[in-house]
Order: sequence, then C-alpha cells, then structure tokens
Amino acid sequence: MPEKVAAVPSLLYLVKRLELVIRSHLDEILRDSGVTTPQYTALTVLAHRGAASAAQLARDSFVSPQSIADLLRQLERRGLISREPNPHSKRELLIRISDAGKDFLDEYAAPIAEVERLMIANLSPTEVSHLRGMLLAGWSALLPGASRSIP
Amino acid sequence: MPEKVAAVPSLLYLVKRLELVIRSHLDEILRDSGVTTPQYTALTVLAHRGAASAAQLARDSFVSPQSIADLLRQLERRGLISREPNPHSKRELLIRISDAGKDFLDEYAAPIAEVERLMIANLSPTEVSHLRGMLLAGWSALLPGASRSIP
DNA sequence: CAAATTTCAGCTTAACTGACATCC
DNA sequence: CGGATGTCAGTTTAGCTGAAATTT
Repeated sequence: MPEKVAAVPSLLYLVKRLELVIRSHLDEILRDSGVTTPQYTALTVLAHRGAASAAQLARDSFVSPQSIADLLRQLERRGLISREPNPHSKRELLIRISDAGKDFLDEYAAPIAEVERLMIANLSPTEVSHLRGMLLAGWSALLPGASRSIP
Repeated sequence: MPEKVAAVPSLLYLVKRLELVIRSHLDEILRDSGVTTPQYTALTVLAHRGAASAAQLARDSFVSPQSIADLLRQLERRGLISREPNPHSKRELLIRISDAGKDFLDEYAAPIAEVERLMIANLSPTEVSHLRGMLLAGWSALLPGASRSIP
C-alpha cells in the first residue's frame, strides 16, 4: 500500500507558488491604480498582439467568453481599450489597447520590470534563457491537442 | 520617446500563462469531484507540511486570513480536513488533512501527475532539475524581505 | 442548418476591507 | 498593552452555466 502523496513539491505546485508570489507583488504595485492584476495582464496581451476579438482573448486565457466580457467592460469604462466593428464581419468587435492604455502600461512598466529583475537576480543570462524556453515548452505541451503532435 | 512596452513576452507573463494552462487541465480533472483547484492545492499543501494554522496557510499563499477561512470551511464540510485545538494555545486551531482527504488526493494523483508528465515530456531529466531549481529560486527571491539577502 | 460571436441573467468561489473578541 | 489568531459582516472581481440573438 504505497503512499501516493508526492514526497516532493510537484512542478505544478512550484509554478503555482511562483505565480502566487508574483501576483502579490503586482497587486501591491497596482493597488491604487484602479486596475487589477488580471486587467493589467489583459492589457499587456493586447499591447503585444494588437487587435483581437473577445472570443480570441477568452480562448487564449482558457476562460469562457463571458468571463472576459466583464473584464473588458471595465477596461473600456476606464478608456484603456477601444472596440470597433471588424470591417470583415458585422458580428465581431475588434478590441485594441487605446493610447490611454499604452500610457497606463508605460506608467507601471518600470516597477513591474523590477519584479522580474528581482525574480531572476540570482540566475545567469544563460539560465534565464533556458527558463524562458522551458516555460514556453511546458505551456506548448499542455495546449489542447498538443499531445497529438508527439507521436 | 522610446516605446516602453516590452517587445517580448515577459517572464512574469510566461509564468502566468503556464499556470493558466495547468489550471485549465486541473479544473477539467476535478470538475465532477466537488473540490475546486484552489481547494485541491490547499489539500496538497496540508499533506506535505502536516498540521498548520489557518494564519500560517494564509501567509504562505499571500492571501488574507479571511480568504483561507472560506476555503477551509468547505474542505471541513466535506470532511477532507480536521481542526483540533492546539494544546500549546487555546486560540490557535491546528488544521490537518483527514484520512478522507488523503484518499481524495490518492484518487486524483494519477491523472494530475499525468499533466505534469505531459508538461515536461520534451525536457531531459537535467532540464527538469534545472527548471525545478529556477522556479524555487525565483519564488525565494520574491519572498517578502528576500531583497535584504542580496547585498 | 451548423458554428461562431456577442450579450443578458443568475450564480458560485475567491479574494478583499473593516471590525471585533480573544488569547499569548 | 501590543501582536497574533480566528471569525463575522459586507463588498468586489473573476470565474462559471444557461439561454438568446445575430452572423458567417
């Protein structure tokens, strides 16, 4: 009757725990900004990938379209994003980060970059590069349907 | 006027994104179990570290004591944890995982370990070991007060 | 017609703040 | 008394399901 409870913290838990402590730093930095950490994260995603529909953002975050809608409504209310009809489709709304949204990201870029700097302060550039690669590889391997690409 | 928006996904975001996809797998596995992913995570923590007070668990998760209280109340209602008075203190309640809680973890250990296996399927054992070390190092560097240890 | 996108309504869980009693 | 612990109350945000309208 073997003990099945893992003797060592699982990698899944170590990822979660790192995310927890990162989140606590971001919450602290954004505390008085009127924008929550999930909202800030959505803004950075929009800054990277340009325009996207709410449905696409939902799929990328593995949440339901309804969940994203709430978050976007609040970002829109604060003028940090804009929604315009997609010329190719009357149904879809294209969401973009606004100039105010970019300004907001700029305002908090430095303190948040400092969190990342602190996180990797004891790692060499090579190690950081490996870490980046492994976070990407793990994510990619867990994407829906990813197991089909490993015959 | 330099563009301050990072050109490359930040490590902070890559950690979050990996956590998101892990969470979606755990939600799926636990969907019909009556236990949520955060509740499951708390159970694994209790399984590892043995008895702990609610206040300790809250500090470890960087959340308020009130937040943990809700979660523990539901775990207790399902009989997955027990609370007993600490003999050393009339105030503190020691929380332990119950036998039913251990059974629950055992029941889901295999499918959840499979998620981890999938995540690292394309990494060598050495890489996995480095990943573990870097997740630990990053967490440790971000703990409150950790910067004082880097003179 | 089927699938995708958005949105409305209602709900649950996970977090918060504030306040308070109790105990060490 | 100060600090820690637990708990009660109320609030918000982030998620969910179900259902509906519209469009591709």
